[in-house]
Amino acid sequence: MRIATWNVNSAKQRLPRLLSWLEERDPDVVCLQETKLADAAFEQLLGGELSRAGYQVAAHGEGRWNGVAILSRVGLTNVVKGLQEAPGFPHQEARAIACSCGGVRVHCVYVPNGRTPDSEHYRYKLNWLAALRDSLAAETFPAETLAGTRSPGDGGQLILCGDINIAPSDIDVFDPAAFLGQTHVTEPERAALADLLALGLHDVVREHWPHQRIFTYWDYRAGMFHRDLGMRIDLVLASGPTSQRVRAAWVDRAARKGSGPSDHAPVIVDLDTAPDGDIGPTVPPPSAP
DNA sequence: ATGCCTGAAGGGTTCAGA
Repeated sequence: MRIATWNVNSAKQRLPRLLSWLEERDPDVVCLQETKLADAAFEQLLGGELSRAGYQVAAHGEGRWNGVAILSRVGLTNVVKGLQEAPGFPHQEARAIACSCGGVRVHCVYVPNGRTPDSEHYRYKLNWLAALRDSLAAETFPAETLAGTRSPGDGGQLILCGDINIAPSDIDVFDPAAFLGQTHVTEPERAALADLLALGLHDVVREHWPHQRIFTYWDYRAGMFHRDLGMRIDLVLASGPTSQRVRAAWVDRAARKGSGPSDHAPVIVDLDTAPDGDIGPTVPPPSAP
């Protein structure tokens, strides 16, 4: 099963590139962020094309900013929009959606940016990350699971994808000195990410490429992509059982090239067949004649 | 320069992004 995450920076503007990319990379599940579309507009603008491409869609958006969605052609059930007890700025924003796809519980998130460390938005970011941790702990990582005595609904298969807006370590930014005192690299943000990982999640791209220079975002300005001056802030975090199935994990830099790209590149992860062989959607048994 | 591009809303400019 191939799962990908991509901050598209407007699904409307990116639609032609998204469709050709789906055809080229052939993912089974896609997590999208910054769709910038309300749900009705998402369905109207993308629904037909995505359906023709074989994807079911769950979208959680708003008109102007934010917005997340999950596309799947291996089943899409038990959709949950938003987070339990999520803080707002001041109102709750469309930054999280979850569903079950092909035997994996998939969480798609767009973490608040934080703007500057002394801002109210930064405190909002940290509070939102705490709510994400608590929501995951409550919904999919019950205590029995952490103790290893019981599996959650999807057999312990869980993946958290999205624009996390935190560079996990200094090797995830092009120049650590240039980021001193800025968001995305501060100790409290990295501690919040560590709290997420402490649930038992694995940063699968970094685990597969421990020392590589890997970025997922490059500013549009000043030729940053051309000079490969970026950051790795789009992550795929997998539970232990899911991380053991990872056979490939990479950033699709080609999707950042050419005309009219998003400023983020997709992250693509390939999962091998689950130990019990259950990799597809549940298919109802044939009805008796 | 200290927002250099890009997108959205809505109005001839502003805000947001990281």
